Amino acid sequence: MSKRHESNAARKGPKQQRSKVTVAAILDAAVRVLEQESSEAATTSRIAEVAGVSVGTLYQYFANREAILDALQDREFERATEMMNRVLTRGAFRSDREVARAVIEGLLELHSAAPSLHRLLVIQALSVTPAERVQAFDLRIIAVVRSFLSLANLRIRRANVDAAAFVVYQAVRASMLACIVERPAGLDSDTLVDELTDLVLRYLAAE
Amino acid sequence: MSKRHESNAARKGPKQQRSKVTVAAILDAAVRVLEQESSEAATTSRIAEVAGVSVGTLYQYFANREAILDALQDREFERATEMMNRVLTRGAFRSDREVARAVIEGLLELHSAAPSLHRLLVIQALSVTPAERVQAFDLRIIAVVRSFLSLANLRIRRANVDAAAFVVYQAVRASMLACIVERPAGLDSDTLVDELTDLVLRYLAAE
Amino acid sequence: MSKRHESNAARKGPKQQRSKVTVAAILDAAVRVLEQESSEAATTSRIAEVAGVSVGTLYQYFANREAILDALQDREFERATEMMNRVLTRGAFRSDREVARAVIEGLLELHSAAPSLHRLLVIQALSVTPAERVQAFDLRIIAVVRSFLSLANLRIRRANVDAAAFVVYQAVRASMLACIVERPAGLDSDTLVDELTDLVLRYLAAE
Amino acid sequence: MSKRHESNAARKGPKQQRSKVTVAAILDAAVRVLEQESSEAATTSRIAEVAGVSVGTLYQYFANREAILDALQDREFERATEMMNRVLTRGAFRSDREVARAVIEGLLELHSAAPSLHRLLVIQALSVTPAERVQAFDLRIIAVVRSFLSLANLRIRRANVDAAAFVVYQAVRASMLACIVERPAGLDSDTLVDELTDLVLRYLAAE
DNA sequence: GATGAATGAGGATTCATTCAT
DNA sequence: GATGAATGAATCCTCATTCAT
Repeated sequence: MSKRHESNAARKGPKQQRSKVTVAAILDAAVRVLEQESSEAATTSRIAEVAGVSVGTLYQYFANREAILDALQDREFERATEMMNRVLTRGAFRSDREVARAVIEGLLELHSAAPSLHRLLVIQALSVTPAERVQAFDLRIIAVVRSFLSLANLRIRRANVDAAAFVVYQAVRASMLACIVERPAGLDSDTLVDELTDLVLRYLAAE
Repeated sequence: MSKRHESNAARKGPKQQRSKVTVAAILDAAVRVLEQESSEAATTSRIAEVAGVSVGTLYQYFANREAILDALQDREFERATEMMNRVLTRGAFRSDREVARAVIEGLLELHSAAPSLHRLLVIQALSVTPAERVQAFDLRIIAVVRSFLSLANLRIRRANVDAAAFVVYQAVRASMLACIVERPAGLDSDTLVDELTDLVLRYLAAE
Repeated sequence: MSKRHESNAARKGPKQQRSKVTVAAILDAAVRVLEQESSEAATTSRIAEVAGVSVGTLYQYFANREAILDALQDREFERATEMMNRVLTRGAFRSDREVARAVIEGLLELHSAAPSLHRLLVIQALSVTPAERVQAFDLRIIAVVRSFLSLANLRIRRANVDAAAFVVYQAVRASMLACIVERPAGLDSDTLVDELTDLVLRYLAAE
Repeated sequence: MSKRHESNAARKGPKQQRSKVTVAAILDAAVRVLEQESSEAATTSRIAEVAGVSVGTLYQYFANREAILDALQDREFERATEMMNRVLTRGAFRSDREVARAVIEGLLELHSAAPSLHRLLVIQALSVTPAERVQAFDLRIIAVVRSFLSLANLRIRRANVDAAAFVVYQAVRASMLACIVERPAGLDSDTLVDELTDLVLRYLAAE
């Protein structure tokens, strides 16, 4: 038992300032390795190396390899949330469709900026035994989608909003990732945004 | 993984009866290990053991570990296709909604029968560098969805049918898998089927 | 371990009061971790943490990890000596057997109070390349046993008292530790004390 | 769970003949490394190297590092038993003292032949959480000592033979090991044998 | 004197794949 | 065709120790 870490997010979290910088450096390094090298290259040693710290330091901030991915997931999640708030804030007088489109474009940008990372995050979520983290993540997702829906003033036609939020999230995420990773012929970014916008609106909104 | 040999599907064309039996035994063993033990337990040795053959024999029929997963993907694909044909055949006088629902129920059954397998297949698809196999797979998917759409006599309202087929496929697959694997509170199978049916019809069909 | 620095006991001669307090705090912390957590938990960091000081401070008082164990060995040794003196002081008119029994009971108590510590001390003694410390320790042991023997007024029947002292020490220590650690069926503390008392007297004393 | 091996003795134990040779080669290599290099040098890699096999092969025969030590413990145990039987067989008309002395000499030889090994075996026994293996080992020890006592025709004066056997075992083992490892001044092998013989006889036998 | 973040060598273990029998 | 023993590269993680602040 004492040998297996529980991957409960970050470790000790040394003092403060320095800490944040180092953590960010490690996370950035992880993304850089992932995107510029490969998924298999992303060993703890390589990440530490690219981050300019020793493995030991890496492990001072992250209980294990998985914890790094968890932190990245959180970070991406926050970025997505911020983006959505930004869009909604500026979206005062726009139509539902415009708002939805803007959000989907934002998400696609986030994914496009780090396709390998997002690919790995999906794999990670599928690999881990749920209940723990994944369930909590789902709840957060649903909360965000709900809040988006209400803020966006969309007249939802769904009875079970939670279920709808979950399905929409899965649908959008999977499509984007598959599109970016597989680059299927005839499905460029614009088309994808169009299709997803339409899918979301038709599925969620009362006409 | 990417360093290993190229995954050119199965090695030998199963010419004799024996071959087919062995190949099936290996595939079945893989699924059994996956579902009854775990993802990590599914080593080539363990699969061979459960299949009742030696590792050497396993490698006589599959170029590498990946090829086993590829074969399983194919098999599941065929099962899905058969299921759809079955549904369509019997669906002569039913409404669009009934047909769509039946297909989605069928897919959900296929997934539920082997959740870990399907989880792994998704991971596998995401792990492999595309172009190779995945692209081809996408084309097949699109072809099937197209044929389904036409056979089902759905009045498609989509301009870009290929794009729509791709998106629908991703949406349905991801939602199902996430639902089965994560079992999010308040999203039972029935609800999922309802939601997905609605999503598919609203997205694809002219009203 | 043998690559690290030489274990020249404590680094600084505790000149001030503060020093002694800190040293004691560290030693106590080490024992507490050992007994309440585990042998593997007894890292320098953890010991410092439990002692309420930083690792750096710990290394101000102990040249290295080993030095902590050495100090603990010394402390236990002194406690044993004190105990023996106490027993002998009060033992004026008692029989050889009563005195021997009292000493053995005392030793067993010392061991029972911190089994994991004593276990580790034995391991430590076996791990270290002798000559250094162990030899000196043996001499002290022999001296103590000799002084005990003479003070106890036991009529020794041994020609080679040093050899006998050494053997008796090893025999008693090993039996106690094994008994406490392994708790072999049918060997409770009382039985052990009986047996060891008998062993010591029969081996050492003229009848 | 599936990641931590249970160290239940050896692993699969491939076929037969070859297997035994390889296992022996590994055990011999372990002893050689231990005696000619050092305790820390005895890594699984180094042992495999010296044995002339790959680490992988080593792990095909031993579940983990500990299992190698367990096997060595067993082997030494058997050697000791064989030695005792040999002595007893030839000891028909000799006195108790002669028989006891011969056994102790035999044990000392066994220890002297591989001091570092025996040192490590003691450490190992102390490091492992008992109950499991150690307890079983104790029972075997007691059984052997008992059988020795009865075969040797010693007139035991002990009431609790099991306790006595345990204590004698610990006393002899510890003294020998300490003597060999620490080489305390004035305690050569002959003296040790004399002392231990006397200790055993006086403690165990009626006069 | 105290602090504690950083270091990094080092070890156990796994598992896809091969090839001699 | 089948077998399965052998291979060994590769990865995660620990922890005693240092030294700049």
